[in-house]
Amino acid sequence: MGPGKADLLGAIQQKGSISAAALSMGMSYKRAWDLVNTMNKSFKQAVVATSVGGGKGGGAQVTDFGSQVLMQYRAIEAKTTLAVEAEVSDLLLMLVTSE
Amino acid sequence: MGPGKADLLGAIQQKGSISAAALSMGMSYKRAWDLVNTMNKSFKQAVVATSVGGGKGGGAQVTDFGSQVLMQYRAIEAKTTLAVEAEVSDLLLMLVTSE
DNA sequence: GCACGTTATATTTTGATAAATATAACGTGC
DNA sequence: GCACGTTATATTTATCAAAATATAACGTGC
Repeated sequence: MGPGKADLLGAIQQKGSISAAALSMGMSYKRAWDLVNTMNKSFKQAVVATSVGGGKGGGAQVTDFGSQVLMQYRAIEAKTTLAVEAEVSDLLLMLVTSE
Repeated sequence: MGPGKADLLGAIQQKGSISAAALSMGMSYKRAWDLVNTMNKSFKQAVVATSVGGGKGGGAQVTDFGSQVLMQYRAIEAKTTLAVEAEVSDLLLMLVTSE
């Protein structure tokens, strides 16, 4: 689980489909689907529920469990950023400025 | 900068040469040298100083600046681990147990 | 039953990264 | 001046990840 998968989950929440989420992120549908598939297999419960066919062709929703995963990830992200803000900026100052 | 480069810096501190450090980490000399080269170019000052030839054939030392970089990295690592210990373990519990 | 938009899957192509191999250059000690 | 162990660099090969392309399957609405 990294920023990419987390952002994808967020986009699926917004868009209601894997393909629309992928498009909005400039990512191929295949790649997005692979990431979703990996997550669904990696976690104990599915993080995204999909449906095929129907009036709108189908769609995808982030499950309640998936929302919990995403919130937990965001919480970790926020807490780490906050915890080492000063140290990271010190380290960045040691890098050449063009990066 | 990630765990790989940090560990390599530590190994160079211990061994006094890139080749010995690489060997001890099961890494090719070329790969280790490339990583060192990348770091030396990425940071404002060299993190590893090398010498060619001589009685022992040459060697490599982590500079004072490199030691500071490594310490800063380790400090960030330790602080983040500590800060989100509980949250991360909650997230890991959501993964399938085989991973 | 046909069209539509989506999920699902397979196959091929490309690109980037790592590994493997080879060789040059260096400087001290003998 | 030759041997040694190391740094430094180039070249080829292999491996893996990503992208691109194609196609099947699905279910509702018309």
